[in-house]
Amino acid sequence: MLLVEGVGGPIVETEAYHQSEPAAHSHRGPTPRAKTMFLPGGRIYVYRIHCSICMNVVTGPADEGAAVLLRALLPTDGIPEIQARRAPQPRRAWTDGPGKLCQALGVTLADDGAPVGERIRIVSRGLEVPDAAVTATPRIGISKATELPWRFVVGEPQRLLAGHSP
DNA sequence: CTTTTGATGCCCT
DNA sequence: GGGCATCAAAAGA
Repeated sequence: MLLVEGVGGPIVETEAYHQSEPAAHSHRGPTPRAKTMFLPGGRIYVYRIHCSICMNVVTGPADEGAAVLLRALLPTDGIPEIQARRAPQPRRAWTDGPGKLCQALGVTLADDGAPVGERIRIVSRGLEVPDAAVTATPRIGISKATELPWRFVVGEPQRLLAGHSP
């Protein structure tokens, strides 16, 4: 699960990006915007798109230009903070998109390049997601390399939480 | 419920 | 000046 100052929950939707394919910001090399993607894995890459913010986790060795976009999670921790930041949207729309997720967790451009493990943490709380529960589909919102099935969605995530206590 | 459309900030050409 | 790894409100079914 993803936690920012204790606010967040289990990640249920991601997309992978890599320098070798044209949909990635790193495809054109370490530009000012995408330079964070070329750091060693374990850093956060944050960028602005339209009027929103999106966050990635950089993966692989330095200069690989690979990252995983965090698109959605289940809001389980820090509900009051999330509600305050996402009001007046309905609960199901609090963290079901990459921009919404960042707003709900209080992620800003100041977090670009930050290491995972400090303000932003990714931890296991004993909830294992079986491979069979994850579906791979084409990525959405892009116009290039749409044939790659690099979007990963946890199906029926509420079922996975049943019987699991925080 | 689904589809459409306008707002919006900034990197990149 | 174009083009988005988007969002939310409005309109249609």
